[in-house]
Formats: sequence, C-alpha cells, structure tokens
Amino acid sequence: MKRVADSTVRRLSLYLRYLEEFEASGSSTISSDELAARAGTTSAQVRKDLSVFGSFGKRGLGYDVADLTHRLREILGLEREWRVVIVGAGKIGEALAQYRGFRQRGFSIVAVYDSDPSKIGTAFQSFTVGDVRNLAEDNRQQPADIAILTVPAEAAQQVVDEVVAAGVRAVLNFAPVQLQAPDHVTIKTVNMALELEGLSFALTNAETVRSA
Amino acid sequence: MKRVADSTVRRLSLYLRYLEEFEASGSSTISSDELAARAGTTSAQVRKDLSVFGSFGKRGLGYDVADLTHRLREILGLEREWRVVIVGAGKIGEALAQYRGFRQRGFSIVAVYDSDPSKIGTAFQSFTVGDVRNLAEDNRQQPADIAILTVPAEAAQQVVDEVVAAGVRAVLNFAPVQLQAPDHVTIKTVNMALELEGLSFALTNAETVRSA
DNA sequence: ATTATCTTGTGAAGAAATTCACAAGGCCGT
DNA sequence: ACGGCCTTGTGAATTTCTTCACAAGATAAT
Repeated sequence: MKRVADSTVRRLSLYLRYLEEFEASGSSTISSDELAARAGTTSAQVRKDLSVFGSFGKRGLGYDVADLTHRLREILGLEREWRVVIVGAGKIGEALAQYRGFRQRGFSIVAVYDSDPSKIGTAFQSFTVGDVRNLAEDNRQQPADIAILTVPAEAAQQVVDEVVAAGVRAVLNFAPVQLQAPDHVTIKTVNMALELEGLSFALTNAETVRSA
Repeated sequence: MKRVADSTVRRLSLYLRYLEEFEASGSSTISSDELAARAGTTSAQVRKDLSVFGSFGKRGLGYDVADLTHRLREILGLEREWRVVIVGAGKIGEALAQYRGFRQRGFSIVAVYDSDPSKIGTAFQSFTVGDVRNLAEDNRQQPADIAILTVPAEAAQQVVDEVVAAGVRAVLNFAPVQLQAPDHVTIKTVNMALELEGLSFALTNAETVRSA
C-alpha cells in the first residue's frame, strides 16, 4: 500500500470534524462541494483524499454522512480508545490534562509524570503526579499508546528515550527541539514559538512578500 | 517579489534556533550541511531556503554564524518587539501567558482578556484579566500586533472579528475551528486534537501505510 | 423508458516543492 | 602563484501535491 501524505491525514481529520457537525444538524447526505466549503478546500481535493482509502460516495448523490463519518473514524483509528500519558507537570501539561477535546475524541489521559521531586506526589487535576522513573514499570500493567511531552527542551530527548523503552510508539512533543527516535516511533512536534515567528514574518513582509 | 512558502518560513525559524545554539557553542562559521543535520533536512534545502532572500554564505567556507543569525532575525521580523494579547483566560491561556519561550523571542504579552464576568478583574500570572469588550479601546493607546485566541470554539469567530476591528493583523488560534478574516489578516491555527489524530492514524496504519 | 440533472471517481495536466549535480568561487598550504 | 580541497548558489531534473475535466453512474420526473 502506498504512503499517505501527512497533509491528507490532516484534512481527513478536518472532514471528520465538519461531518460530525453536519450529522448533528440533521442532513443525511453531503456532497464533496459542501464538505470542501466547510473545510476550506476544493471538492476535487476532498474526493482525491477519500479515494486513497476507497470509494465511499454515490454518484449524483454525494456521501452518506453517517457512513462517511464511520469510515473516517475507522481510517483514523478513532474507533478505539487510546491511552495517553503526559510527561511534564507544568502549566502546559496541566492545560492538556484537563482539555476536553482529547477525551471527546477517544484520547484518554491515564497518568501524569514529572521528574521534579517537589511535584511528584502532588495533586494535578484528577491525577497524582508520578515519578517518571516509574513510567516503564507502570506501563507493564496496561501500556500507554501515546506520550505527550511538556518538559523543558533540555530534558525532552531523554524522556523520549524512556517512553520509547517503555513501549510507547507515538509522541506529541511540545518542547522546541528536534527529537530522535527509532523508525517505528512516530513523533509530532508542536512548536508554538515557531508559529508566532511565522506570524512575525507575515507582518514584517506584508507589503512585499506574502506567505503561502 | 515572489510568494514565500510557509514551509520555507518554518525552516528558517528552525535554522535560527540551531544557529543560536551554535553561536553559544563558540564556532564562528557553519556549513549548510551542518545546519541541515541539526534541523533534520538536507544541505540543498538549506541553501534553497536562504537563496530566496539573498546569498549570505562564502563558497568554500560556509556561513558566518553571527551574520546569518542576524539576517534570519531580520527576515523573520524578530529584530523588534511584538505586542501580543491573549484572549481567553483558561488553562491554555494561562500556560501561554507564562511561557518563557515567547518573551525570549521578542513576543511580549501585554494583556489578557476574557468575556466571563467571573474571570474579569481576577489576577492571572502577572496580569489582571480585562473585559474583552475593552480590547478595542485599550488598543487605541498602544495597539497590539498579535492576538492569541484560547477561547471555546463557539466564541472564536466573534473574537476574531473583534480583534481585527481593533487593528490586530495576526492571530494565533487554539480553538478547533476554521476562522474567517479579511485578506490582510494572517491566521494560524494550532489544533492539538488534530495532531493526536495524526498519531492515531500512524499507530493504526503502522503495518500497511506509513504516513509521510 | 427516456431525458435531464447531479455528483462521484480518476486519469491527465499543471503547479509546487525537493533533490541533484556542477560551475563558480574562496581558502590554505607549499 | 599554483594546486588541492571545500562549500556555496542555482539551473535542471525529479518527485510530490493539487487542480482540471469528463466519463460513468445514480436519481427523479414525466
């Protein structure tokens, strides 16, 4: 099977979000044109994205909303619950630990860790902060699938090594560094300063150059 | 002047980050190869990215670290301080309000707003939460350049309209919705659930399909 | 049953981004 | 001053992504 572009997967997620809204609003069928309008893309793009995984529509009619919703959930792996641990009990970790958007989508935060002795054992949302050194052992009972890293940049690589050793195969990294991991581990980095710098560039070059 | 790709700008930011590290470590010159290795790309890519803005290197020698650092800061518009307001005094807003990475890079948080009467007037990091309805007036004195939105999805579009009316031309949006704004306003959306779904896809399709 | 009207699925065309590959310089040691 | 060794800057080739455009179905009305 051929490799699927990251941009395609992102758009599928978007489509799913708008489909769910559409489902709530009652209509049972939707065209690639309508979906494209909501997701901010073109109908051809929608159809191409879906065609990677099969043909889900009916010519002349469009897509059955409930059916396509289900198929997209399946494709994205959202039919099951994913066990997520947060490493780094700072403000960002706290914000993510209580973020409803995650649980709503089947991502269940199961534990929060830190390496700072002054934080370990303290209450943190509905969790008690664990010692990151117990992560591997805790994982032996019921392994986590995904680790969210909200640790300082200097500590991030070591934490990745630890969670990978503990069996985690996907990492969402909020530390502003490039991380190394074996091929079978997927890492996504969210770098908020980078996003702001993109805005700075756009503001600075507004008259001459327009960012794509 | 031709349009600059978003991906190019992102990489320039990365290069800048690694150049700064390199600068601290003492070396005065760096090759596109070394820079590429750190940023996780290729030397040809580094040279192409830089060539959009000029030729900053010396053949046979590489780039002067201090000079290139300066040029990149100039290109990205980081030589000045940007005034940033946060709208939405929830956990994520709080985390961002105290995030050191922003100030370090010249992004100065100047105020925090909310629309919830129970939050307005309360202390929030080193700020007092303001009423979002005063934003336009506050902005008349010393306008903010960038607004960070950490409000619920339902409220986001209205807040965008308000900050745009108040003169803000760049928005970093954390609400999981597609926002509309005039052409002269740049919006970047960070959708954390989307990132997790990308990981879910990768985990689900690990054996058959590999995400790019 | 036939016609008119939709909308999908998809090859082909086009555009954009990345990688290749090499001439043009520049430095250093002798 | 010359030869050997680096590394840039950049057209050209390649790859990847997006858009076009239309045949193939499907529905509905008469």
